[in-house]
Amino acid sequence: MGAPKQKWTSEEESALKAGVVKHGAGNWRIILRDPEFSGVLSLRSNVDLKDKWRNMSVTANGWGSREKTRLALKRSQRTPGYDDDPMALSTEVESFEDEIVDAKPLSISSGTLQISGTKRSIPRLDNLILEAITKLKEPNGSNKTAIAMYIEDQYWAPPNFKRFLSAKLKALTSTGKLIKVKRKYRIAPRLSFSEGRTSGLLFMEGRQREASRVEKDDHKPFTKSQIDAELAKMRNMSAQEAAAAAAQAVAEAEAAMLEAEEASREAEAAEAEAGAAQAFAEAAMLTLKSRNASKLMVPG
DNA sequence: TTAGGGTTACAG
DNA sequence: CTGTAACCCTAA
Repeated sequence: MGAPKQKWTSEEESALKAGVVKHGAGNWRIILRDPEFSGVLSLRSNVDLKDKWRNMSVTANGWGSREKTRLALKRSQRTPGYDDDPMALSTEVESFEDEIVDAKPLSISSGTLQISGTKRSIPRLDNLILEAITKLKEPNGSNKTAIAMYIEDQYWAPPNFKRFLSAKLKALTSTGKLIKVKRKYRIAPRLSFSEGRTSGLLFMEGRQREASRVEKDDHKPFTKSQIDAELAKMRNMSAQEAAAAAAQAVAEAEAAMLEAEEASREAEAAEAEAGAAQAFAEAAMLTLKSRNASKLMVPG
C-alpha cells in the first residue's frame, strides 16, 4: 500500500470521485471531458481513471463481497473452514474517508441552471439502480439487498439510504421502469427510445398489471400525455435549453423524492408524485443523451 | 471507448 | 518475500 509509481494526488482522487458521483461510473471520457475535472485530470487518460476507480473500489470494499481480483485466482489455497460467501451482507460499509465530496454547485454544460434550495446534489439514484442491476447481471433480476450493496460499495451511502432505495424501487416499479418479479427487480425491456421521430413514450404504455402492489393510481401531477407533450417540446429545443430543462427535471425529481422521504407518514401520494417526476426526468435525460450523442460530438 | 485480465514497480 | 497500486494489453 505504499507509494509506488505515479501516485494519484488528492485532487485527482477527489475529482475522480466527484466525476463518478456526478456522471456515473463508466463514463470516463465524459468525466475527462468535463472542463472542471480535465484541469486536474488532464494528464490522466480514461484508462487511468478506470484503473484508479477499480483500485479504489477494491480497496474500499475489503474484498468481502463479489470480486475475483487476481487474488482469488492467484491464491488457490483456501481454508476449508470457511469459503467466501458471494452475498456477504455487510451493512456497515463506510465509504472512503470523506463522505460527500460533491459540494460544488452542479453546473450543466452551457446550461446556466441554478438549482437553488437543493443542498447537495443527489446522484441520480435511478441511474445508480439501473447501473447496479446491469452490472450485477443477474438473469432473474436483483433483489433490493444486492442493489443496495452495490450502490453502497461503488458510491457512498446516505444515512437514510435504505428507505430512499425502497421508495425509489417502488416508484420505478410503479412507473414501469422496473419489473418486479417475486423479490427481484429487472430492467423493463423498453428502455431505449433512441428515435426522436416517433413519439414513443413508452414507460407507461403497456404494463402496470405486472405490479403486484400498486396501491394508488389516482391523480398524478404529470399525466402521460403531459409528459409526452413536454418531451415533444424538448425535442424542438436547442441543446442548451434541453440540457437546462433536463437538469431542472432531475432537480425537481430529486426534490420530490426528498419530500417523499421526509414525509414518511403519508408518503404514498408524495411517492407517486416523485415517481412521475422521475419518469419525466429520466425520459428527458435520455432524450438529451440521444441529442448529445448524435449531434454534439466535440472532438478532444 | 470501456471492462477486465495481466504485469511491473515499489513499499512493508 | 508479499501485497498493493499504477501500468499495460486485449476483447467486446
